[in-house]
Amino acid sequence: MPAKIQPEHHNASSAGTMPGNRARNKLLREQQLLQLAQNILQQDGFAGLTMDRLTAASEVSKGTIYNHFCSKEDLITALSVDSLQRQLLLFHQVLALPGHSRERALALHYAYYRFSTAEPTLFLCLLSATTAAVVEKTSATRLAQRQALEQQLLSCCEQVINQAIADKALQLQAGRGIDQLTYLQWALAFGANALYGPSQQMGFFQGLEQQQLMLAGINLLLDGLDWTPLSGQFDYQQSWRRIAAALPQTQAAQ
Amino acid sequence: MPAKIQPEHHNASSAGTMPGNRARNKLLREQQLLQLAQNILQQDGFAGLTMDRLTAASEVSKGTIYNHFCSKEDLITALSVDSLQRQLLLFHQVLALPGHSRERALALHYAYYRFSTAEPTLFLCLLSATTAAVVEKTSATRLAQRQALEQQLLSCCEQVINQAIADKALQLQAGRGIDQLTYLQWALAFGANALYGPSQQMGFFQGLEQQQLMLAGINLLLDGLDWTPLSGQFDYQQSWRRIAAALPQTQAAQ
DNA sequence: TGATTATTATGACGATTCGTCAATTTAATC
DNA sequence: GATTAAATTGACGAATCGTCATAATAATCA
Repeated sequence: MPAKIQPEHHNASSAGTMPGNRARNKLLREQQLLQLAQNILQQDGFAGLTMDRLTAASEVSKGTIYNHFCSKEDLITALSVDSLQRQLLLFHQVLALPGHSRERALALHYAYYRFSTAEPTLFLCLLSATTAAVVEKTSATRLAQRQALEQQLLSCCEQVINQAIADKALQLQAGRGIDQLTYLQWALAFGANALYGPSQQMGFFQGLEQQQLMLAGINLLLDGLDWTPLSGQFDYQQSWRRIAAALPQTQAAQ
Repeated sequence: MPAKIQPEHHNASSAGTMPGNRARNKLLREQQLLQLAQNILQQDGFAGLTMDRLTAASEVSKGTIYNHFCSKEDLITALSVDSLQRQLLLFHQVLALPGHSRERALALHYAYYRFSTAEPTLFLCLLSATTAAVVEKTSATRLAQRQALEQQLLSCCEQVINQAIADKALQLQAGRGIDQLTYLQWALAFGANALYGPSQQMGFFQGLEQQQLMLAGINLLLDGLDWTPLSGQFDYQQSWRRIAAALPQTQAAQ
């Protein structure tokens, strides 16, 4: 198959001298459409999300919707981009909190956890958006958007690790890079959230109190890295609660 | 929605006194159909897997196929059951190898890793099969099959932990149960494999050598649990290689 | 302002795929 | 060999995706 390129559906940025009115409206409507799509998704799940249904819910026609999203998959990716933006916002919020480097790492874990539980639907969206079937039918610009956001999220993580090294709270062993540390932590966070989280994935771990467990896992990992202060010397439960309290509370995702 | 129950499509086990010929044939054909479905999946991805296509590839008609799988989603779940069986087989194989308890835990991690890389398509299947959209349209018997297999996999993990406790290689801290240890390890393994693994999920961690990294992560976690011998006192790279060599080699995924 | 051109919106339509079911073939039983 | 039970078939209806000729709207120019 000769890798059919998805049409671009000229977004705001392109043709230079638009009087600006059109472009603004277009962006606005795109936001509205995404919001409608999310409502449908939360109400009736993935199976319920239909282009015709979205058309009915909106005030425009199907053709117009296809002017914004070149396929249903492109819409999914657009939702995932939206999710990543929220996630990044959370990251920035918790990074603005005071605390030493390891507390900030913990804060990122908390933000990730918070997002996955507060917005289980969007978390699922992020997963599906990485599927080959979806990627293949997504426009190049949107894929680029997602990649850029992923990069920014990673930057947040690396920034914390760099701070830890600068503060001498953490020492990199030979052959172990910042990217590896990021990877391991991300894997643990992702796995823990995905396994427990939305739509009772992997139904077998249900009775456990996830927050305590995640904190324990993070502590094991970071203690293993000798990231000071170690969990024996510091009350990270307290930190966790403080971070939780500092974030604008959501209505406890069910 | 009043939770529509999926029809059962009387499998082998049901009505007692069948002359056995029919039932055997039915099971056989089911295996063949699953194999065909896997071929299609590996060749053309999820988008390519169509009931009509499967019909064409097989030598029976669509109606007959729907006699085996009450929906496309039921087929997906059937594939995931198949995957879990293979995974369980791998677990049993590595558990038959010699070694102390921590090496056996490592062996399970290796088996999981091996499966996810050798059969990326099936690994994906396992993921999608946990999706609400799929579960809702899957027959009850097949769901039960999957649950039973999951339970068996968990048993393997718990068995290793129990052995470790019996051998005094590991001591459970207060308030930390075997299920929690299993959960943490599973989360790390799942996350690491899903992030890196099939269909370049989460494309941002590409350049790393996954095996070294996984081993490092596992060691951090198990060292944190004080599971002896600690990674400083034992060459787990050696163990990893030995386990890898002991498994019947697959033709390096892709 | 009125005429011309470029852009955007519309929804009927073709194509694809899922799942069903009345009719038929095949196997089991008497 | 006749009768009954079970399994198979493939044409069909329904749902959904994505397209495109036509219509409406906005921008530009005389």
